[in-house]
Amino acid sequence: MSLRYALLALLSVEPMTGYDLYKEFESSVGHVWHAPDSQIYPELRRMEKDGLLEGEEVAWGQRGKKRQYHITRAGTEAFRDWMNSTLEYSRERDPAHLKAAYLEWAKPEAAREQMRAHIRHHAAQLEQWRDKVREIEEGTSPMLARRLASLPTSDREKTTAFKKFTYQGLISRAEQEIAWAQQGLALIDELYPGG
Amino acid sequence: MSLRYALLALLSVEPMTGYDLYKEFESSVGHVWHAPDSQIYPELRRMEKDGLLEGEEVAWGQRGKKRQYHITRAGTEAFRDWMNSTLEYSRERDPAHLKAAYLEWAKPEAAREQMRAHIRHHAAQLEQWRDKVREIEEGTSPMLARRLASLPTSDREKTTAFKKFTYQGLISRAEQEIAWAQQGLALIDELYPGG
DNA sequence: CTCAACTATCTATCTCCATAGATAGTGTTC
DNA sequence: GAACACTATCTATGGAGATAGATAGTTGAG
Repeated sequence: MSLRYALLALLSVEPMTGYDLYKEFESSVGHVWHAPDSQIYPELRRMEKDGLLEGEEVAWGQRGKKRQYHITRAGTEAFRDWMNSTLEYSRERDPAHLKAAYLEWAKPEAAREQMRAHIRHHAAQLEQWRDKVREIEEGTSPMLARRLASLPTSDREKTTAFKKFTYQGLISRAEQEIAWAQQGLALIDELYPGG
Repeated sequence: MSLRYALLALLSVEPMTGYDLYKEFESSVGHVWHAPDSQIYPELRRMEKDGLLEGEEVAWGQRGKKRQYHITRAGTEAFRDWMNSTLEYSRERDPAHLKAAYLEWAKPEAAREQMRAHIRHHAAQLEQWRDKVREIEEGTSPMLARRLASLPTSDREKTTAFKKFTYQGLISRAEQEIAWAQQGLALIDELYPGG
């Protein structure tokens, strides 16, 4: 159900087409939330049916057209309600740690490769998030600039502060995961002294 | 697909019924992997069909019976193959951080409550994982004891070391999440001085 | 002009998972 | 011996998400 709110969050800044939203999920926002277009388009139609959005045909070139959605008052309310409700935390399902718990089954080199993959994955995320923080600090994010422009001055501080806070949390998490996997590599070396 | 390997991991220690496995997922193992019984029973049947397990009717009381599964050679191989392959990391989907990024939409008290819920959730996990580490150190986990008993002495060190390593990673993560949410609470206080 | 890359949207299928509820036997307790 | 909690297994339904592929128009590069 969070996809719906991720979409509302983006549409609260400005009207967008399904493709615009898909692009956002592929790039910047995609590092907090991801969705394929095949999930986005039907969800937008459902949201329109539910009165959260309104779609409008827009000309695109000579013969082309696209459907641009803007958030309705009901959509804004639904998003605000979601923001004011407390999130349910769901059960754990963590393949990386599941595997780590049984690493004695793997060949040492496979175990090391698993740890390196963990590091690579989180290092890539880390880089993305550090970029995001830099963008926020330097004001070079067009999306954030547009959002800020639509807000009264008094609210801009909060908006940037919460964004920075979010990405800093993700940075800490990535750093922690990398440190853990590095300990893993050290442990493997220790347990398999021969190689 | 990880459910299958979580089941193989447990069944590599000793034969179990679907209900035994369900109980494991509800308690200890459930903090790394969770699955409802309605997912476990069909998966066990599929695994038997695929030759990874063999099921056997076992008497239970006078008229009752249950189906106990034991892992086959092919099942052991499949698990070992999985352990020797490198995990694919899937895209992010993180409702807590999605919400955090838009916390300016929430009332201050709702924002605080969200952070407190985050702390509660991870504090509960933290406690579980600290218990697990304690169990490993003191050798009071029956499941681990049985696993160790089935292993040559030379392998026991690795098994306990990787388990401890796994849980310590989860502990660090939980601590990090709690620290982050506490920073969130401080930030909210700072941004909303009135209360 | 043409080709490739991109924009734009849609459908189909499959797995995974959550939720709910049905059924039936066991073991303990009052 | 009735009630209750627990063991044991199963089915149904629906949402979420991954993957793949179809269709069609646009734009820019060579």
